[in-house]
Amino acid sequence: MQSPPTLAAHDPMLKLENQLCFPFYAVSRQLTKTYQPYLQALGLTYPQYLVLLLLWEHEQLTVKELGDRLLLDSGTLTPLLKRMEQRQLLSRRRDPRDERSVVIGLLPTGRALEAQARDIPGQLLAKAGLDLDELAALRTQLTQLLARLT
Amino acid sequence: MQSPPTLAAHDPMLKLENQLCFPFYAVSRQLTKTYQPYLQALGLTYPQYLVLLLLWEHEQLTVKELGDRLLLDSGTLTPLLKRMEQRQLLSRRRDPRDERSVVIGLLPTGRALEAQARDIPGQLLAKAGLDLDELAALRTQLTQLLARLT
DNA sequence: CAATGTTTGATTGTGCACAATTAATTGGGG
DNA sequence: CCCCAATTAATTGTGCACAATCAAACATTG
Repeated sequence: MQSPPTLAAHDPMLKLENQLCFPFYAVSRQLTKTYQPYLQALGLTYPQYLVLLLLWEHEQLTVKELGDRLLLDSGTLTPLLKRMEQRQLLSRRRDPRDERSVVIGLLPTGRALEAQARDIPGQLLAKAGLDLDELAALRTQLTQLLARLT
Repeated sequence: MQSPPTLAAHDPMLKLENQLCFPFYAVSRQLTKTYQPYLQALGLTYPQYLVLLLLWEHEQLTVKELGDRLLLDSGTLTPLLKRMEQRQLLSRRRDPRDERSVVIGLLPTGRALEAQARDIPGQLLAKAGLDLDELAALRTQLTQLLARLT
């Protein structure tokens, strides 16, 4: 009687609203858009911001280490890092002890963005309407799911 | 004493592991990779699969309606739909009653993929290690977050 | 009906994202 | 020492993703 307005029987598992992945896909893109105005003020894209988060903490990392932490491969990172190198945010050089590795180092211009980025996380949490407890709980679930998928 | 191996004081809010967005970003990409072998068997990408999910349910939708439901704009959808049109999965034509609108219609080739896709959601849930209750709870949280962001 | 503003897709340009391939380098094992 | 498998980036090609712009069609108002 109160069936949906479809003409034929339709497998409910194949409805968009019942998909597992779509909410993650949509939330991820919406979150990136939410970051965008803050990052645009720093001239950064979201993946570039992630690279800087790691460099602010570690100062030097190889392309491989960045890829392992961000789950991105060199086909994504190499051109992204070259663009950031052109802006003097970071340096790229071969490791003399292993010429296969490329070491990415934070430059002063990149370090200077750290201060300007300091209040971005807080503003994002406010926009998302999450308090720190909810955030921690959600992050735990997502991290567990991520571990099961990788 | 047990401080991390950083040289200077570092704002913990700017550590990657404490970010809100990164787990969503990473999980979303990992989920897409998890779908990939199943979708590759149908010759589909993940966004193309989402379009078909909607068309399997609704048969006909305008580009605008697809964009509203998937939160994608025409710059993403137009070339994607043209590729699917070339494969005879769907048709694209102007609405005679409003020539601004483009109506996307499911073609038999696209309908035929529905049967082949039927067990994808179940296999994905198994791989993610989620049961239906966990899934429903997670989806509720994500949908609420999405509503707050849009 | 004419002027005006709105809606809708398409186009353009930039930047990810990743599979597949290539190339250089390294570290062993014989 | 030399061959050989493994490691690491870079390259290439395809396909999203989105901002900005444009153009066509429609709706509304006077």
